[in-house]
Amino acid sequence: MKDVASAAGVALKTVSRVVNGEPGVHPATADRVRAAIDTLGYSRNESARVLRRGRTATIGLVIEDVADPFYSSLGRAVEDVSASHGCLLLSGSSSEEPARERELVRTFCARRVDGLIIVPAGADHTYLRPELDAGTPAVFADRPPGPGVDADTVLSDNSGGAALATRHLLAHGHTRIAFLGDDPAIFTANRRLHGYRAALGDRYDERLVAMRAPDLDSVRADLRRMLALDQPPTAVFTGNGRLTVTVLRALAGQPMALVGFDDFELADLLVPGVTVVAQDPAGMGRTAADLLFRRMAGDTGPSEHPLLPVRLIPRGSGELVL
Amino acid sequence: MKDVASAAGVALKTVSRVVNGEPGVHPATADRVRAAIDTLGYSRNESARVLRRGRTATIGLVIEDVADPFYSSLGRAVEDVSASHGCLLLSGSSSEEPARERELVRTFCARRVDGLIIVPAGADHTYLRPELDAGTPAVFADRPPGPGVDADTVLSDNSGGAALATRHLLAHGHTRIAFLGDDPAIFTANRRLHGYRAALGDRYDERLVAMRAPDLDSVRADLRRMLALDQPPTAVFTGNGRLTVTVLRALAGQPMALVGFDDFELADLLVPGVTVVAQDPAGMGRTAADLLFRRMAGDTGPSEHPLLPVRLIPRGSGELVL
DNA sequence: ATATCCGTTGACAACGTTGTCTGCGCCGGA
DNA sequence: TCCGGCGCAGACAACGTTGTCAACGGATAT
Repeated sequence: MKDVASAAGVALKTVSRVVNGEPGVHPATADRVRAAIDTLGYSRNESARVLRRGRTATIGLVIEDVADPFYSSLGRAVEDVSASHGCLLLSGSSSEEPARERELVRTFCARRVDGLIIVPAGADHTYLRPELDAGTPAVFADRPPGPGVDADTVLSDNSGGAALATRHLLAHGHTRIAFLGDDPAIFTANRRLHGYRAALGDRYDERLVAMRAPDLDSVRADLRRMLALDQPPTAVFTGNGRLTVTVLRALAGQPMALVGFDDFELADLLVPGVTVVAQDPAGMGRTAADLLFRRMAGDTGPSEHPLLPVRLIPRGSGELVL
Repeated sequence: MKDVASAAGVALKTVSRVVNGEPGVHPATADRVRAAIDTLGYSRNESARVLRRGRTATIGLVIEDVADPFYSSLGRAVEDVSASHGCLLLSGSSSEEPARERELVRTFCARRVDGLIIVPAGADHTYLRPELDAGTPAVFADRPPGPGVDADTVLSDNSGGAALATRHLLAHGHTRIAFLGDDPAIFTANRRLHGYRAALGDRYDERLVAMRAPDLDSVRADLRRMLALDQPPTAVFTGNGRLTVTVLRALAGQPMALVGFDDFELADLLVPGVTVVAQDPAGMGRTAADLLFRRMAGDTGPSEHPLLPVRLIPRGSGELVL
């Protein structure tokens, strides 16, 4: 910038004015400055600008895995909203590890992001208190923050969706409906179990429930165990997209009524098509980002907790009667 | 930091030393400083640090779409390598628009990223020249930079993979093999066409080739047109994962030998399983990131152009004989 | 006793911007 | 003529760090 200024024969401040499109610069002078900028290949040093102005025009996104289709759709929506506000996105994968989540958030905060969108892996977010108090807004998505932290939270209707799936299977004559969910420590897995259980009422049988991280071998073992019961399940409800796919592999073509939580690419091309309860990951990302930018613009109203609807997409697998 | 210093009764520099774990501070003093840091909730301002030191510990990643499975796997691999070097990742989607790609790169450079990994959308990268000259290393992935720019480039063996797929179909008795590829302006689409054509030799028939952005209606129309020929195709080779899925939908169960470029989730669960030429997106991301970090560490050797192997995964659809 | 060295600490400038304030020349109105 | 105002431009400080260099007291060597 100093070089540009001396090349154009003006003061630093004038270059700054031109670069920022501020008024009060004679057009001829501005042209001279722009010419100097072009020849020198100058580009503003954003770090210095941030230091001086205090805003980074960057938001931080912590998700479970940027390569997971659900979270990457969410991330893309956040990116689009962010771009429309002229902000960049720092993103990181927590890999479902609380320590990594915390580390990412800490790093983002040290870089003074203007806001955070977090899909929490851990259950304790009191470490965020200083940042929140310092005025960095945070929005939680997919899962709520741990106790003691009051922040905007965007959730899907997990419990309602699970009940919907379960009732769908009940309506097709199934009464022995297994539930294969993720680790119950995960909020969404827990809520979905809750919805499943509520829909089943006294038909609930804990022997038909298995909750653990999706893993082909253990899912296979769980299914085998359930199928060996006196009254084996005739239908399965899977608690997330990864589990749905794992169960499909474990079944290896063996016919079984199935409804999965989460839609996935190609669910319609399988035979039979896989009936799912679809969330809207892009909608979740958009909602969270819109909320965050409202907060960043100064909205200090009470924290909001929108609940996103889910919808059942019947494709055949849930309508099987065996 | 000033507050911490006065709270601990030391000078700024001493706080800095403690924060950075520099030697030459009396343990007792360090403890006093750390106590002050805790009570005040101080965290280092990374922008100021960057300004002073000149390194941001951030790399920029420009891909086509963070929500695309291929690119998000690549992104995840880049993130992992990056994290192991203590770097954060700024990422953005170009949406296949050269202007957006350029805008993202420009913004990343203004923020003084330490390095760039780019999946180019445009064909002209001379705009990068100033940054490259200024010492910001860039690695291109999946597609090479435009002419006049010499940079490290990590590519898959597109041509070889396409030939592999085509020969696989030839080996199963097909001679009328259609190719549905993406817009020929895209490097990979072009190379794959090249491999297909080379493998076919004089059996090449341009009426069996259609290259355009994947879109269900136009793919359907292309297929219909080809199937109406005197000698219709008995097999299809699709030029990327998106096209494979689109063709599967367009075929709507109609039997057709098929090999697709790019592996995809559930390819093995479809009936018949979809034979593919698989790239290794994570390997591509890792390779590109490793190369970038070597450059960032000062390696100034001639630019490298590793070619990643692809492999054919037979699953049934390519072995159909009709 | 003097010189030297080491461990510890601090003063200061610099990184590249931008906000504030001041200065200059010119015009129009009193 | 004088003054206020306006359009344009520049000087300067500040943002929060870190690298450089100097200073201090005490111990050791000469």
